Amino acid sequence: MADLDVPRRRGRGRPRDPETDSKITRAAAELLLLRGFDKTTVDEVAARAGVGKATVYRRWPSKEDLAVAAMETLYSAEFPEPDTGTIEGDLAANYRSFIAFANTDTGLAYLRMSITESLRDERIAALYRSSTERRENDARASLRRAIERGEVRRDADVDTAVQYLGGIVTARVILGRPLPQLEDVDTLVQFTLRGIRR
Amino acid sequence: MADLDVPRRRGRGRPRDPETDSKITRAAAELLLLRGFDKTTVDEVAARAGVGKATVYRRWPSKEDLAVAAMETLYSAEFPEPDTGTIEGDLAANYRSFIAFANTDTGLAYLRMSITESLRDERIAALYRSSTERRENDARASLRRAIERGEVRRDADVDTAVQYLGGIVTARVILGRPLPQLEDVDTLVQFTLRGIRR
DNA sequence: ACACTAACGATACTGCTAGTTCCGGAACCG
DNA sequence: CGGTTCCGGAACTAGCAGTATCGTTAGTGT
Repeated sequence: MADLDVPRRRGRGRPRDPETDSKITRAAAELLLLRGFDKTTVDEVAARAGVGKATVYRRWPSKEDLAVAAMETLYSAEFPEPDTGTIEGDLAANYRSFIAFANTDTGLAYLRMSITESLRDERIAALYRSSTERRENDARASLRRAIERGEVRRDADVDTAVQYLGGIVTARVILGRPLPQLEDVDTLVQFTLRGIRR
Repeated sequence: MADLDVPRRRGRGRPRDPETDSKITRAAAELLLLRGFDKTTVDEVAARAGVGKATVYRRWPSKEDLAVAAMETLYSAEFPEPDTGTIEGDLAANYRSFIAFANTDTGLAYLRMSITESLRDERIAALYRSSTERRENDARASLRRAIERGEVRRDADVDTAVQYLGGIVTARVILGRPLPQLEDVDTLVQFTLRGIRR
């Protein structure tokens, strides 16, 4: 989203410091996760990044564009697609990486921030949706493989099963309840599977 | 929360218009549900209520106090505690009234607003928590009766079962996905029960 | 070398939004 | 009536997004 206005004639004048972009997005992300969009000011972001405000606005046309760019850098957390051979193993591996993420300071702040701002800004909502869908797609793929193997009933509602596991985390983040821990993963997965096993 | 500063000597001076309080909280609630806290201005609330801004601030010391008072008036939605004799019946009745609520314009807006602002304001979080807990307590009571009757395993994780059903709605509100409908209730309840039946 | 150009940090400035307070007048009590 | 509180509208104010300017700096191209 940055560099929309690439200069016509490259190579003339002082080049942009290649590290400045990431210094700014990192500072923005930290403040956004800490305080949310409305309570984060561009002045603060610039100060924390150690740059002038003009340097920020040379890269992104508005605070909102900056916020989206900053969230994009966080959003890239990778979840491996597991294929352990059993549906318990796959689902547990998938869920375990999510639970581990949600139990870090950054992960929890990311979820809180995304949930709050999703209802305010459509682009942030799209980012959150797509990070959620990526994770869910892996789980769905595992479930479909399990159906082929005969572990899971053919008429199982795959979408619902997947959303159960994610929904419980979402709901607890909002309510400020303690999140599921790694040692709870197997129990929750078993619980969910019981509904759709053959 | 209003009238913290009740005048020492009542009956002196011009009395407050008894309808003004509710006119203001109603206007505030409408705008809060429509736009959320940050995008709602006290000017708008006063204009919509047909009063001056000073009249608002005579009653609540800050915009945040007003918002809490406005949410309190909405929070009183009642859900009947069902006791149909079977666990399917109880859970379905409980969930059905929640799904019906979530599928109204006001209900959906209430959930969206509560979810967003819960992470911003602890008092609104407390309101949302207590409306959620009231509903969950009913479901938990049903499940405990079912355990006594022998319909449900004694070691069933009652809390988790209850949170599954609520969590799926929460997650879908945030992601902007279509909510479960009344005709989906039985399926979802059956799905959940399969995990904990004897 | 040297002129040219764009980026840089700092700072001041502008325009606007929105929370909060002030004011002159009106309503009500005793 | 006199004192008190309420009322709506207007004024005040702080904060902040976004822009402009300045002296400086790090490159490019000849």
